Amino acid sequence: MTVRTRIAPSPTGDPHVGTGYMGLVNMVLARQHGGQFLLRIDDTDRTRYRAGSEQAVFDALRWLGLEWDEGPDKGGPCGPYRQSERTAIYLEHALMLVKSGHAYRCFCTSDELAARRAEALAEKRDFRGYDGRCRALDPEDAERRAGEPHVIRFKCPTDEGKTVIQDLLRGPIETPNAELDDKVLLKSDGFPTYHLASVVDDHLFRISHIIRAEEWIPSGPLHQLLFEAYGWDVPVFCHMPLIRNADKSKISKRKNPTSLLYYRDAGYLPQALLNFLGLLGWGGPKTADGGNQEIFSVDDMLQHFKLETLSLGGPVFDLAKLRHVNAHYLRELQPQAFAQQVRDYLVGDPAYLEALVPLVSPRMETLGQFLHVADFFFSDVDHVHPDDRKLKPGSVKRLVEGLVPAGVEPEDAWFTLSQLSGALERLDAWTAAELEQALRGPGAVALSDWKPRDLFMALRVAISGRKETPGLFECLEVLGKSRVLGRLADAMRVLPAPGKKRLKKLEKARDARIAGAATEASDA
RNA sequence: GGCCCCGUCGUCUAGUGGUUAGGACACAGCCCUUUCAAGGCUGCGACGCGGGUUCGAGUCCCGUCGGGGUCACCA
Repeated sequence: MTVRTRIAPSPTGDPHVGTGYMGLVNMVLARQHGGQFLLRIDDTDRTRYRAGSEQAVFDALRWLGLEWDEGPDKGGPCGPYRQSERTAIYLEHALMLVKSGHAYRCFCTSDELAARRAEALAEKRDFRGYDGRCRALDPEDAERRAGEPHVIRFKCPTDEGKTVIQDLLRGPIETPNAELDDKVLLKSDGFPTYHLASVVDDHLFRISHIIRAEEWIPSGPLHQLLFEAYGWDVPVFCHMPLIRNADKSKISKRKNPTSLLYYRDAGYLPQALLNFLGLLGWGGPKTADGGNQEIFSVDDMLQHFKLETLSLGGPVFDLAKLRHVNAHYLRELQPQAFAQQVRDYLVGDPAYLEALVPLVSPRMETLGQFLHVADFFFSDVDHVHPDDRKLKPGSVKRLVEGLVPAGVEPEDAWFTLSQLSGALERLDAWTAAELEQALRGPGAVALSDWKPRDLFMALRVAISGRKETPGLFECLEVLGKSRVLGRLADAMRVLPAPGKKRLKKLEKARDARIAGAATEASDA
């Protein structure tokens, strides 16, 4: 059997470090066995689709050096590799299951379902997932109504038994069938859900090992059942531990930079990031003194990596360690290569340099002043007050001026910055005019109850570390989304996050502001 | 809450019945040094808890506690 693995990112946002992690492991396993590593784009949710996101995935993976053998941009024998281009295949396969009695048409609407769930909740009845109502429909009636809007659901076993999947790392994982419910396979818009599309594609692409994150374990039984309903061989399942924040929760952009592009733009070397990712769950080749060789290349991994020996505890994404690994690779570079890296990093993108000229040139009298005016376009920002930067890690430090407005609690500033970050994250448009419109517009009311000048100063300081900069919105545009979001996250890390209670209160106040803005709008 | 996954220093990990429980990051001290880094040396620091099994348990079993994930016409 040829080993064929895949990653299947969704183009819904920035390429994620988790995608890089899964990509590394999947690629290494495929290469170790002389097999193929494929890239599939899971874009079946057109409501969350983000233009440009797919290209960003390509860029990020290629930057890391994770090259795929088959994929949307390079084709292959099993194409197309973009799920939105395969809808006819999914429809056909969904119908196959209806015909064989493994699936059925369901005419319940989302609203009806929500109402029934609420009703069940009120009566303290158990109603999770779907109650199976449309199972009772006469198949012939259902066929006659096929023109009406409906979904196709999978018929899960209802007996007292268990469905068990074999996990490469965890052994058998049993789930009582009572826990299963009839999941949607084909949505009313004609697109498949992840479950249908991925099972069908994994089969059609002859994927031998499904290596994916632990969060997929609960849908393992459904996928297993689907493979079986089709009479297909079930691939090897392997659920990798989830990368965690410092507090052990699933890694999130609120608490960590999660975009691969952030690491590229922040000046990390791809081989360093790959090395660091390889450390998670594995640790590197064993050394004679009983330790691990922690600095290793992908070639080293190809030689020594053993998927079966992975450590299952969710590893914390430790930026300090990443920095250490990166520092190692940086120092290893020959002066010429190092200089080239610096050149690429600073001026490798002429468009970036040229874009900031209009912002800085009016503020300069000699070229020697360039870095005084433009430093933050090229350099990380430290949000701690300069006098306190040498203080011990645990000690309370003063922050750079302007990040927290006078009279505002640091926890509340954290919250405002998080709102700001969320709002910017959701923006597709990123020109100065659009940014200004978004941040001054009615939607911005929800961000905080601060005076605009305080809000904009906090944002300015967060992205630049200074109180005086070229125009804020122009700076945001030129810096670009990933740098801005990264710096906002950096700023939030030096601020204390509010506790649960405080957070609830802040959210309530925000919701009140939103509601207030809405009524004001309707009055006018 | 139901179901499921996981549990060695603060963090990443080594360890598969007998080890002074090893290495790395971080942290502290010392050395080197005009400064700051880097580098070298030293130190701090862990088997969540309780029962078994065994001559012997971090390693096996049970329980418990803790953490996490998941419960959508999102992936």
